[in-house]
Amino acid sequence: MFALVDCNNFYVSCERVFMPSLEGRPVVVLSNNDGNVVARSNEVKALGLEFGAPYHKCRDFIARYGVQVFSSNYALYGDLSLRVMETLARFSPSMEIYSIDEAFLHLPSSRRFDIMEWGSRIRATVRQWTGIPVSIGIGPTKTLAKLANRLAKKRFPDRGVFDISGCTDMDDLLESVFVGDIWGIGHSYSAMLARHGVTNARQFRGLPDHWIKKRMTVTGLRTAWELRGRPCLDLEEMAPPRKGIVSSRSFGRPVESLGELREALASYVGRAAAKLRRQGSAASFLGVFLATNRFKAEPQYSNFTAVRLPVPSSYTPELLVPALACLESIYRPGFRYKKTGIMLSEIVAECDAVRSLFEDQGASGRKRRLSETVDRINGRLGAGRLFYAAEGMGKSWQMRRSLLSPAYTTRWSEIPVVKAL
DNA sequence: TCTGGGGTCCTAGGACCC
DNA sequence: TCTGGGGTCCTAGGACCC
Repeated sequence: MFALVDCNNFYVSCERVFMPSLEGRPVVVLSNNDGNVVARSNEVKALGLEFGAPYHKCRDFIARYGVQVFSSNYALYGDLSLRVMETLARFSPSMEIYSIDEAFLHLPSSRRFDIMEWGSRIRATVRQWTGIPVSIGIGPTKTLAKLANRLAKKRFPDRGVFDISGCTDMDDLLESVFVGDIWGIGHSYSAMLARHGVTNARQFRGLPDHWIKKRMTVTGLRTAWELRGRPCLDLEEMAPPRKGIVSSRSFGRPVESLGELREALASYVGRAAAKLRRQGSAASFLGVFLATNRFKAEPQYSNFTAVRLPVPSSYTPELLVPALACLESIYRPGFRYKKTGIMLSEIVAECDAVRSLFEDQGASGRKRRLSETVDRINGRLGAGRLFYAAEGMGKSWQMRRSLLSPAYTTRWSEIPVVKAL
């Protein structure tokens, strides 16, 4: 049996933890650069505002309904996510952290305990310890647990727990579920299925295997089997190391000069290299891209170039030099750039990385110690405390975050103060 | 003034090998 | 009228997820 625990409107709930006056009021959180609406409270969903709506296109709507708006505050969301996951870990020996706001828990199939009661206890504990409301779906496969979670949110919002394995009228239940709401069936497949008259989960589940495999590959077939109660997806307790790492950001304003692009790229390289080191890997291949704003009616240019590194590396300066060379080779003056970024690939475990025959043993030890020291200091004092001079001091190109809430839990100066009256 | 930032997996088809 | 039978590797593109 699997349980999927999903935080309700996670980013909105995080904002509400330290601002209870937002409870019951319409709230949205924007993507990086205050671009699009990426989280909506139930009140906003009820008003009909779409996920992904560009902020500058829904300002009227927001003003009309008095919606509270926040920039993304990943310091806060990341920390609260950690607290939720630590709490969940107490309820099951095996757990998979699936995303910032979701986790699968494994529960033994021996039904010596009351599943619903177990779910309710998890829900109450997470709420009390972290302030975050969650919903819980339970089922014999991950896909069914996902579905149960949806139903818990939509149909039993007060109880917040739904066990699909206890359902006696599965056919009726699945018939009431839109096929595109099944985990693993996105826009294209649900449109394709609709063309063949398949619009609900019951119809999809009944399709012949060969028909599904031919049109939706083995991934689609696995989804159907999981829906029928045959587990095809295991709990992945250990997150496998990333096979590719991308770091990029849109600029807060158009950037034209190579100097500013170099600074921005240098800071993304620093972040990507730190991610690489955190998972104990080194990259063999490095790519850089550069692009203007495709939404604007002005001269457009975008390009990408990549190089193979002489030896796999996670040492920031060894990535910085080729990255900046790549940037210079694709940079064309006279454009208003919106975004640049770095992609690291062909990632290997550091211990497996092929070394250079001519490597200076002393130097490589110093590089490693320097990286460890920088990472440790930034881990304690906050990301970006120590950085390479190539990143520049001004960073006037940084993304807009005009509606940012405080880092309530991760910055001393912003920790809320409780005053006795 | 103004539209995010990450990831994964699968398949078809071409190039090439014996 | 007729044109073998296996393989591997790589890439581009398409699908999905949060």
